[in-house]
Amino acid sequence: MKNQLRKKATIYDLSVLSGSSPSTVSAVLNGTWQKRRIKQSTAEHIQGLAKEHQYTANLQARGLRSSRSGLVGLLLPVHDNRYFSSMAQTFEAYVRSRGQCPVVVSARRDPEEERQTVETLIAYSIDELIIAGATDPDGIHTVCEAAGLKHINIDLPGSKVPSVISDNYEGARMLTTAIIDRVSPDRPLRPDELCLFGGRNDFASRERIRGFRSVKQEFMGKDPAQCIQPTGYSPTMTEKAFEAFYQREGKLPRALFINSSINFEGLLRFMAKHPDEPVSDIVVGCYDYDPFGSFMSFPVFMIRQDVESMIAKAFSLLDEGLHTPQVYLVAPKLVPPRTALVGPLDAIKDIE
Amino acid sequence: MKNQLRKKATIYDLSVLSGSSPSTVSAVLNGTWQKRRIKQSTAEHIQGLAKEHQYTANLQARGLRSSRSGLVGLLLPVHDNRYFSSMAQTFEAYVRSRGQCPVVVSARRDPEEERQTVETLIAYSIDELIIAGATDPDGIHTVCEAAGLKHINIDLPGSKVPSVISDNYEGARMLTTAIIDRVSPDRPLRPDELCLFGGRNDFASRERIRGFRSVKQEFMGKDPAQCIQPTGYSPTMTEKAFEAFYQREGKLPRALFINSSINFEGLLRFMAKHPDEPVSDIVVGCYDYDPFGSFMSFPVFMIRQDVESMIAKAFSLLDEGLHTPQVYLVAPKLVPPRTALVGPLDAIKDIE
DNA sequence: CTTTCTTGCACAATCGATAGTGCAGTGGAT
DNA sequence: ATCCACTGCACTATCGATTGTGCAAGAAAG
Repeated sequence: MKNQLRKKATIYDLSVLSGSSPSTVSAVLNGTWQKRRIKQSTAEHIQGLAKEHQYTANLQARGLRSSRSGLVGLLLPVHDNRYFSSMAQTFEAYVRSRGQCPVVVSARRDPEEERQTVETLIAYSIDELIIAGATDPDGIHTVCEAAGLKHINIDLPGSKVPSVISDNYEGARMLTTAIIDRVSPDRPLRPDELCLFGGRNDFASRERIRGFRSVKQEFMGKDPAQCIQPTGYSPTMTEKAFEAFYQREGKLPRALFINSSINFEGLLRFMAKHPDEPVSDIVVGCYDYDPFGSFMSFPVFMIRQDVESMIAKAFSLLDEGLHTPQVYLVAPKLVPPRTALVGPLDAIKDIE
Repeated sequence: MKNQLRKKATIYDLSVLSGSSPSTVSAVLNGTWQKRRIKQSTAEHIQGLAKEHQYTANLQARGLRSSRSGLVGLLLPVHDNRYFSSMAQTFEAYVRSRGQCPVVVSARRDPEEERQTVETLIAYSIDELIIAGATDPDGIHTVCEAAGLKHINIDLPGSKVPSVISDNYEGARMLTTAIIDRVSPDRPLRPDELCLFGGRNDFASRERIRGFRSVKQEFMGKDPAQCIQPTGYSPTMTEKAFEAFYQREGKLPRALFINSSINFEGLLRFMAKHPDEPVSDIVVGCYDYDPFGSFMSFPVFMIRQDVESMIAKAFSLLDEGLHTPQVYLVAPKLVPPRTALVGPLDAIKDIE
């Protein structure tokens, strides 16, 4: 219990205490001592002192010298959504298991904010970056490349580096099929009674819309364009779209394909504003899985994207150092109504 | 378009280009140039060069020298939960607005992981730390204090530094009252029909249980101890508790106080395993708000903790530099069933 | 025409690590 | 006895910033 308070011990402190040079102390404490032919007894002595004085390396100094920080970044659109928060959770576990430090930040789908955020991360010399659901992946790429930062896209593809995304087309087909299957028994669904809400002009939305339309075409032979209502990824915009539809048609569509759980919140807002409007007979399919969303009073099919596989694939591509802008598809899973999946949340320690 | 690729420009590069010394360049670019009496024209010249060469400071170097990093940490139990993810979102916005960089990490309620995580953050010289929902706030305090790191507790109090928490007692009273009010109209609720599930022996749980019991006592005159089922914060444990209750009693309680939305997921799992078990007549109150959780097929009252105020208060306490371990209560709000609140999610940019 | 400020900047030390290089000492081979 | 290889470590430059201090030139004061 010497200098317990205030200042942290440095290799120079330990150098004085041990009678060795700072470089020896450094080598011992960062594991390169065998390569530097330090005697084992010297190493053990220094390690003992380090423990005693609670030495921990100053990672900024190390990072400055080695121009690597041990930080790995994940850029998200938002935290506050189960899809992205489960991604953060999975990412974090993965990065920690590699002995690095995860940094998760959100940039709210604003291209300028995305770029600035990445510049900040670069200024901290992060080692790698996973770019999830970015509005402008290629703009970010430019910034990363200028700094020599390894990066990869996930969720939404870019055209400059590899991208790992879920198979939105097939996912949308599964989801649309499930919706139709669920509805038909009683009175058959008319094409105009199955509508898609949400999404915008990004790759994922386009693919989902394509899958949706292809299934509609196959099953119903018709696929009216006005059944597609892009609203962006905003609950408010989505609510407005539902409201507009409702004002126009006097009711909601019997069957809904909702482009993401964020858009689903728009439906919630609509329902809150129209508490007397019966919704028990509608069928919803929502891209993205949310455990509570799965237990609405009406049937909700959801698509659970395989976040674990996507993260794992992303890291393996980063490790391989591939630069060809290929797109890797990961199959998502259809989740039937009233399903509570286990997730990263279960990693929580709770013995009790 | 000179050295656009690879190496980033440093103050030394700009020093050569501008003909000024590195220290002058540094002063100009970090804003202290007026204090150092640099001529405005010199400053402008250097700023121009900086822009032209896309200079951004190496924040590790700055941090090393000034032993401050510009990083502010938030330690969470988990990301994948709307309460904590909304906290992350709010925190992030707050930190960014102060020109610092947010670092959000989770430690899964494991005291050892909490401590190690904080040590890592300290090794990066983070400037401040907000400790949310930690299992061992005082253990973390020890680590922080030894490093001279400013920190504060949120959500769960510690005994060494100030804590900002929601008023769990009053929140639980509101919630319990709302549950009872909602049920009574038809056939009155018996004391053993209102049970509390979830939580463990932490401050928040104890306060919530205290509030729950006090209202039960007031309204019903009785408050059997077996109506309290602590399960920890784990969906699986909570599911097991519901299962056990169900096996014992043949049904779920008519009215449920659920200690957190994480525990609520345990109820979902129970329901998924018992799809034929009618749940339409139960009434649930859940501490924590989740928009989808609010729209179940049965009425769900929720408590929305005022994350914005808590974060704001936490930062103001950090800024004041208070060290007295006082506890500050923030009033939460009761959210009636089928309510879709706007939240940090709405900060998302989406003009469309 | 000195002395004294003030202006405007340069110098150099420093933060805490990493890594290339060099050098003394030991032991074996010739 | 000489040469050489090998062991074990110390020296030193370096990463890119910040900051206390010093100093020359010009302005103002005497």
